[in-house]
Amino acid sequence: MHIELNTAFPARQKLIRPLSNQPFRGTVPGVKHYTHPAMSEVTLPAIMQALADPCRLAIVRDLQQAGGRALACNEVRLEVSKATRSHHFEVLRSAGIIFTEMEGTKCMTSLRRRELNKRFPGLLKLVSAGK
Amino acid sequence: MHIELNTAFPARQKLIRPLSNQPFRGTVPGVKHYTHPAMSEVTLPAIMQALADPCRLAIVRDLQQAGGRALACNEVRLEVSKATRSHHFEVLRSAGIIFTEMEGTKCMTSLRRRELNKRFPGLLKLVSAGK
DNA sequence: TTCTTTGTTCGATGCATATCGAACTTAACA
DNA sequence: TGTTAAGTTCGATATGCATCGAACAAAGAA
Repeated sequence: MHIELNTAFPARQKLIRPLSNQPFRGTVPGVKHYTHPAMSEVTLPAIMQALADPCRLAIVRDLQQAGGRALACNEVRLEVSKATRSHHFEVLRSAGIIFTEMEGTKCMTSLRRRELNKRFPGLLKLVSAGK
Repeated sequence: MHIELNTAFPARQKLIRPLSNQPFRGTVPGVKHYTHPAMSEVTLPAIMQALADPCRLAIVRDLQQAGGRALACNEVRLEVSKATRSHHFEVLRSAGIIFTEMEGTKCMTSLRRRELNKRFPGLLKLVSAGK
């Protein structure tokens, strides 16, 4: 018996796709404006994958507890290095879960709560309730 | 400045942990009884990770559409090899999402719907609705 | 102006995991 | 008694990704 392989089936997508090819080094706060996907482009598998990590789940929960107030990356209690922390925020951002904006040297991030509730009703509730 | 590294923080867990060390080769249908985690041990990150794959999401959706009826692995429309298919079912099983039982040479699987709805309310709805 | 704070990016490392073909086993069927 | 159907396991391969230290950049404070 012969099995036809994956053609029509949706392929796994890379979690983080580079948004620009500019050979940047270091931050450009105040200059760099973060890129956020349109919520219509956000897929459930990408959301799931972004939330499959305990660190990132913790970030989202902290943001939920902040109740709409934007937090600096720093304010989130996370016991990993700066680089790793930055990575996790980037993942959440490119998955469409958080919104980030520079303010001075800080980057303030908040949940895209309203949009998420519209596109994936029950998702945020699941996150906050899930033990 | 010095950063304290990950001690108290919940570590990433391996997705599939071997359930036995027996050097088996091949299936033992009718003899092998699949091992399923207690729902109380199931964690949200593990669930999320299991559902982060398009194949597995498709499996869960097919099971949802079957409306409680158990399906043979074969009956799920999946364009991957037997081995890969088996792998994905194992991931879903060890994540606590599906229940599998041998019947002759077939393994019949169903969603652990009631338990899931109790422990993670809204999860299955999210899966079926999410585009 | 110099130092500190904040966060990104790079390159490296090591582990996780998606995928396959092949070998295998049992149950059911011819 | 073969033969087929169904599904698992192994070993290999390639890729994904979490993690870190170091180098970097800009804004703000000293």
